[in-house]
Amino acid sequence: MRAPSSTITAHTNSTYRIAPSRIHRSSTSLPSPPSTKLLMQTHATLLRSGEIHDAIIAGKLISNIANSHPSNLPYALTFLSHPTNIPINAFAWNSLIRGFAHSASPENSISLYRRMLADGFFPNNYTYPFLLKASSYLEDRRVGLSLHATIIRRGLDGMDPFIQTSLINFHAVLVSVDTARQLFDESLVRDVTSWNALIKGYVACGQHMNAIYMFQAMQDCGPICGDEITMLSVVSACAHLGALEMGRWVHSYIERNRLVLNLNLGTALINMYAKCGEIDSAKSLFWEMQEKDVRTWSVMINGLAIHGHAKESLVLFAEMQRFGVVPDSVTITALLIACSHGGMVERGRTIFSRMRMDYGIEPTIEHYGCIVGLLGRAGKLDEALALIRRSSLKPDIVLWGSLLVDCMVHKNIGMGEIVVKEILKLDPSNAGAHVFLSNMYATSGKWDVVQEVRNFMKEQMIHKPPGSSLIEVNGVVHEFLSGDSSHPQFDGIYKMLDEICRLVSLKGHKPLVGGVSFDINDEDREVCLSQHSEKLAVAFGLISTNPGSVIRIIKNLRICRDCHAVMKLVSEAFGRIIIVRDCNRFHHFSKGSCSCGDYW
DNA sequence: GGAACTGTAA
Repeated sequence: MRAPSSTITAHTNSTYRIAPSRIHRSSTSLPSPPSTKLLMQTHATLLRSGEIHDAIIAGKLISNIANSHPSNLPYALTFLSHPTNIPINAFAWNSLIRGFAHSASPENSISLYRRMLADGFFPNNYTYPFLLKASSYLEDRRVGLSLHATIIRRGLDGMDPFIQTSLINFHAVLVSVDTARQLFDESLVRDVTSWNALIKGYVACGQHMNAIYMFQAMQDCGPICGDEITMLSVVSACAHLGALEMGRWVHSYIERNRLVLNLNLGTALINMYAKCGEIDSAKSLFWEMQEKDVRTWSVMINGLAIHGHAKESLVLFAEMQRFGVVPDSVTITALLIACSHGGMVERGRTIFSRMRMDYGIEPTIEHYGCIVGLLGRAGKLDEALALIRRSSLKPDIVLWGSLLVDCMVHKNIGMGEIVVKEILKLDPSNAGAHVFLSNMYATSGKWDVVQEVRNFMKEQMIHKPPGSSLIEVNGVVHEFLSGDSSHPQFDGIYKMLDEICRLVSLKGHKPLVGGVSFDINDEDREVCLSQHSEKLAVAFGLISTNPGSVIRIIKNLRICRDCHAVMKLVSEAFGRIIIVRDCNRFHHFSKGSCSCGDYW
């Protein structure tokens, strides 16, 4: 079990409420950047008046052009080779570097920096944040590391909060979040942006719990208060963790601190509610939002999809188009997920085959992942394999892995072997491929081959990542691993687990041991099965929450057949709604049945 | 003149 040593108490008594008066209406009231035409007119006027030869005036013009829109960058660059000797100062160089740092070709910022040095200009404390920003988008982290070395050599590290935050961000993105943390700890000045850079860094590398801890530490340190950008990261962390109580608390924090529920934050909150199983809260917030962009719609369409509301998801997509919002690649992914979980094979096929024609969106590996999942789940394995073979994209491990799971579910050993070979070509020590190989042989009773695979894995030290389930009780997130006995309430949990086994067996449940291969006899295999992480989590939920309350579990893998059957029976026997989010979708168990209709 | 900014396959 991993639980916060100290936790943010979720204010479970505060009701979930939206304050419409504080919902951000629109960004149209913001002044729009000067148009290209206007910039050109100003340029012409300054040329005529001769004021263009004033370095400060020229610098302002270059800055306005370079930062108006990325498409104006070539125009801004013409000033560097202008025949009329327009003076260029450090401010103008910085503006150009800044413009490219936020463009699709950030490497140009670095070229400009080199040119700036060659022309005898010294970068100042404004230059480095832009350069570090550009470096964080490059593949080669040596560029940013070399800049960091220059910053140290010039004695600028730890002196300027902007440089420090940029360094934290660069390290979090391209080096490691640990070095980012070190830089943060060493900073003499911390402001909300440096906290934000670090919190975002933890979210970006998947250390969501650490992101929450940092947010908590930020409050403990005072007097700095989180702003809208802090909340984006914190809400995103809650969504990943499935930490609903924490997410609700954060929502109320946003309201208490009168933060603006703007487009981005609203979208993040909708996503959080959907990913935490509260699809109705997600829906109400979605319709409350005055301004919605393609992300807001996609988040909602995806939310409905993972809850198995396929038809509603497609209806919302139609609605989105009526509102004139143009779908993007992620929207199409969400639609395919909806079809996949709703078993709408034909509709999914059509969307996939027409996406280029209908929406001008080129299929990516993610779309292939969805369609292979859709076909595989429906047992159309040959079609899925043919599709992968026909694709011009190079299939990755995720794509093959998805097909492999379906080969196992549909007991297609022949194709499973083909797929395993493909996976092992990409990653010879892939744990999943070895485990599935072993499982496939176990299913067909080839125990000598099972032993061979097992020995090989032992020799090569190949371990399958353990199943993990998270459950949040009173604002504390508890993690259970398969066969875990480290929880302080171990005794109570295992007593409850025995009780569950007794009750489900009275209902006629027979353990579905097909997915367990590493244990020789059936009894051991049943024990292994009975200690799957989601069963430990549900047992803990039953003993630590009020009778009748909803139990929410987040599982890192796909829920197994046996756990699925047991959850249905537990929901009936204990009169509980159990909501399990596995790595694919939500399962709402109630009164002995599941919202997925046993199709997942 | 500057740093931090939400959603996708398994």
